[in-house]
Amino acid sequence: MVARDLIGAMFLADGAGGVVVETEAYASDDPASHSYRGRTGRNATMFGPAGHLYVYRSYGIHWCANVVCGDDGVGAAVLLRALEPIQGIAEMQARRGLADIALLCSGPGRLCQALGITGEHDGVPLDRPPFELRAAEAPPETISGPRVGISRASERPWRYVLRNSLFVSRPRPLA
DNA sequence: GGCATGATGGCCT
DNA sequence: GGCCATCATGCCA
Repeated sequence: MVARDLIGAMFLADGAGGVVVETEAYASDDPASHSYRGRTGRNATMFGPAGHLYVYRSYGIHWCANVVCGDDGVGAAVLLRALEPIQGIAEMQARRGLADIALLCSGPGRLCQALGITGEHDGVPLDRPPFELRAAEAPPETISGPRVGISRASERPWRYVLRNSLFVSRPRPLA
């Protein structure tokens, strides 16, 4: 599953970013997925080719970034929930107005703010500038568990985190 | 055309 | 721990 493969990958936006430590999968037949009720204006990107970025606004305030992983017309994506800051940390701290590294990218909205990702990045490919996505060199130790932050079908164990990472969005996400 | 809701985060008590 | 900001989307009338 792509959600697990993304754990440990290096994700950079314009030179700022780090290692993916938390993801959550959303399938097309998933009641919690934006693609569940079919293709609409907002989620059109989810139905596009894999390897692109799907960005949407949450609660009118925050941005959330997904990696499209289904093929054309499928409507599947993986939400990037947290990164471990590695590169461009000063830039991310400035954008977040926050010094604490552990909180820089520990959540979907925070991650987008730190990397400067907004709705204008919706639909852009991740394999060329300003973005860079590099798979993990060695399979990291991951844990899966129930998803969080949603009101439907949250019991599907499609949330993945890097074991013992201090940079995930919840203190004790999983055992 | 109008209303309810959300894959969140920050600041309050 | 609880409440609130703030708006695009989606569904209903």
